[in-house]
Amino acid sequence: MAIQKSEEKRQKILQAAIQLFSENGYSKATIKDISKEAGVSFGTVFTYYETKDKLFEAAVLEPLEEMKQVLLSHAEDQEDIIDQIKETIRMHMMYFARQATYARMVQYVIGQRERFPELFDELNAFTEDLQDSLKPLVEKGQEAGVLIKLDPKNVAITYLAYINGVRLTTIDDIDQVPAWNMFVDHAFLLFGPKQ
Amino acid sequence: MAIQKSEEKRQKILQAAIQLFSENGYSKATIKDISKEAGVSFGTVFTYYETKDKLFEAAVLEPLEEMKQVLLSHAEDQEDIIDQIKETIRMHMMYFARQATYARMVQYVIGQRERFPELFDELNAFTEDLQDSLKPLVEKGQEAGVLIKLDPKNVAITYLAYINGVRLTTIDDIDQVPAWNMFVDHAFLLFGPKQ
Amino acid sequence: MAIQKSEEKRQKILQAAIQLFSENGYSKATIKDISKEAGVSFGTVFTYYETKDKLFEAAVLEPLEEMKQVLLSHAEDQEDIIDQIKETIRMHMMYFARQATYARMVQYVIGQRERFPELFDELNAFTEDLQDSLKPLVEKGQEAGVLIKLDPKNVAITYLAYINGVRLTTIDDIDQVPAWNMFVDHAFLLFGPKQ
Amino acid sequence: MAIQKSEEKRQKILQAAIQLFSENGYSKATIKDISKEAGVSFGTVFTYYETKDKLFEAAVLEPLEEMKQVLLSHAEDQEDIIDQIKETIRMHMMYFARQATYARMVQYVIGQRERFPELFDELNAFTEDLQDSLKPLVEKGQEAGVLIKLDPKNVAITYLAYINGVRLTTIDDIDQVPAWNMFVDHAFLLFGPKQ
DNA sequence: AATGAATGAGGTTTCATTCAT
DNA sequence: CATGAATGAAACCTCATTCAT
Repeated sequence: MAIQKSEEKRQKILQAAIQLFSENGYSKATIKDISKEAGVSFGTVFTYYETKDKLFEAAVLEPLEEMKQVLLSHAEDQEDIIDQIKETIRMHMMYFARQATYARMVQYVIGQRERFPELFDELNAFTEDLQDSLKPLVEKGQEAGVLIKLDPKNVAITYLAYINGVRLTTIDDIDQVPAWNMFVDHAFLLFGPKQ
Repeated sequence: MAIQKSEEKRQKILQAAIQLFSENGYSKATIKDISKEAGVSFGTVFTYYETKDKLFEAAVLEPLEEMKQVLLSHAEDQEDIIDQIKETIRMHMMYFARQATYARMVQYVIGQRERFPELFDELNAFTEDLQDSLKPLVEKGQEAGVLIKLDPKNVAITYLAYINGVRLTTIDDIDQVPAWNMFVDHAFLLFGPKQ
Repeated sequence: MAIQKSEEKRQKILQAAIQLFSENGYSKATIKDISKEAGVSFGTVFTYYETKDKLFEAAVLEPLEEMKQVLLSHAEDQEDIIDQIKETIRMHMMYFARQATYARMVQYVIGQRERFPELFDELNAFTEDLQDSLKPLVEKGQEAGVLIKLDPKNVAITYLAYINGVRLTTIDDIDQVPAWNMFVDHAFLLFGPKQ
Repeated sequence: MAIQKSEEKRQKILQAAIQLFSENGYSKATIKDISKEAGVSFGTVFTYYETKDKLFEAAVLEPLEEMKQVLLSHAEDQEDIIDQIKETIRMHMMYFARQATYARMVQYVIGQRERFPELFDELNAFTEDLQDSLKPLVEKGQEAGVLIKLDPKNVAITYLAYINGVRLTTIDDIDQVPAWNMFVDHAFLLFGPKQ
């Protein structure tokens, strides 16, 4: 089983790493545990990732691209701006529900910004992109008169905080759709709907 | 006097522990670092806390009492229910701003619930108390006709998630009062004010 | 057995290190072996020497001072210059015989100069001092007409090479005095005695 | 043809091994480094040498045959015994200058005789052959009355030590012929020329 | 024959804990 | 009480060796 590093094996290791890093933190998650979880031998981890540090970095940054694609896009096929915002929120929420483990990794890094400054900066840069991407939605809603006047930037900031808080405080259960619906509805309040 | 002196030293160690545990996590924060930060010798830490585990536990649980007192109380001297809710939010926010370091400890434990199950349970029990404590405020507002009808439990849950999210995603700067005001105003949206 | 690092223990570790480094080389000599040889626990080695590198450095440099004192001094209480040179050679030889183990460390470093450049430079600087220290002896002998005319620097260089070669190629046996006498007599030939 | 090709590759690996073993010692010289230096792949080294041990052994023993041929022969075409001895010394010296890297391997093994006992014995046996081969030259010189009376065995021993010492302490520069001439002239002193 | 991915033994180093002073 | 030297378990990482391709 030589000749060529397998992308499949690399992925298994990465997923095991995300799992254990997010559950136990950087130090408690040992390479040995990760290798066992990934179903490979101890040394094989080092065939794919030079050091534990590099593996952690990859566990934070590699899934970030997909996260960006999901979170920076908004629902387009809605006529009503309110529906569009709600649908966008729903997409975000669903991503967090499905990628619960990765979301915890992100929060772990955000929570220890002094320890992982480069990674934190990378994640932080993304939150600013996210704020920018939400701004036009908010403005459109305000222009349409269905949202009260609030600074769009502040709406974005608090909405983002809310999503993170939900992820942090909620016990994972992707199948509890009603709960997710509730979180979507309440998130919408942060956009300042007139009622 | 001897006891007084000792209690002072115990507090220094505890504060240093909270500081370093929250910045670096459990494993990266070494007893040696904590002792240095506390200005005591290495062995002295063990005079006050039997093991590292016990010290961590203390760092999580000892400040919890004060947190409970602040967060479970609501402003009483307001006639208007809206003012009362807003003032309560403000009190919560201020506590989080001032006890930023401890708040991060709490989030660290919540983020790694598999690793610290007993501590997590303790913190989680508190969140349910908090939900219960908020409920009457929400109901009062809804009865007064100034809040739209929402399940008071859900309001509490999402409000709590919001507070945690703010704490997690916001760079510490206790003196930036305007920012805190903004967070208070937006938090109020989650209560469903009619507008 | 705390309170204060013991100089005695430090010496035991250092001697064990010199022993094993010189017999097995840097990599094969493990800290575990060294600690066993020194009669201390594994971790104790690190109480006295931060890293294996530092221990190796100490094993090379700490005994160097004594070596300098012996090798840079020459016999003073001889009237005859020939006797003085011979006595000096004898002193050198005896030092090498007694400090056989350390001498092998020195040769190990000299033999791997690319690997230990700083240590090599330190040792090399010493050989130049040694050349300088021998020069007056040679000149005195030549002026007295008992030595043939040779460049004193070359005499020193070749003499030093000879001593190292003897150390390298000879099986240790400090008690075989006759052998050492022979090596002294032949070393004297390198000074170019008239006969 | 296939065999020819293979032998060439085998030689490249062996030369790379001698180079790296002599610069870095056994443990620090990794198979990977050697393979890179030899311009072959990692696994190919094992095609030609079963284990690292065997490769090291080969690096010590294979060039020994050539060394024997050069060092055990003496210049024959000289009428004068003094010229014959000097020419022999010169031949030895030139071999050491040219095969500097291999000479360091030999010294590495000699310096760690406890670690490589079989190899050491092999090299040591050779030094005894060398002593035997020098004996008649010395005797001839003594009989001719141009060398003082010294035990020929001791002359051989010290001469050999000298050569090794020169090799050990001298920075390589094969082109500095004057230096080599100097070393040859001084080596001759060890044979006890009358002057 | 040549390659390099897979493996795990063994190395250095860190660090919580013990305990003599 | 306070201290820090002593200890060894357990972490990360390297690297010789095996073997499928």
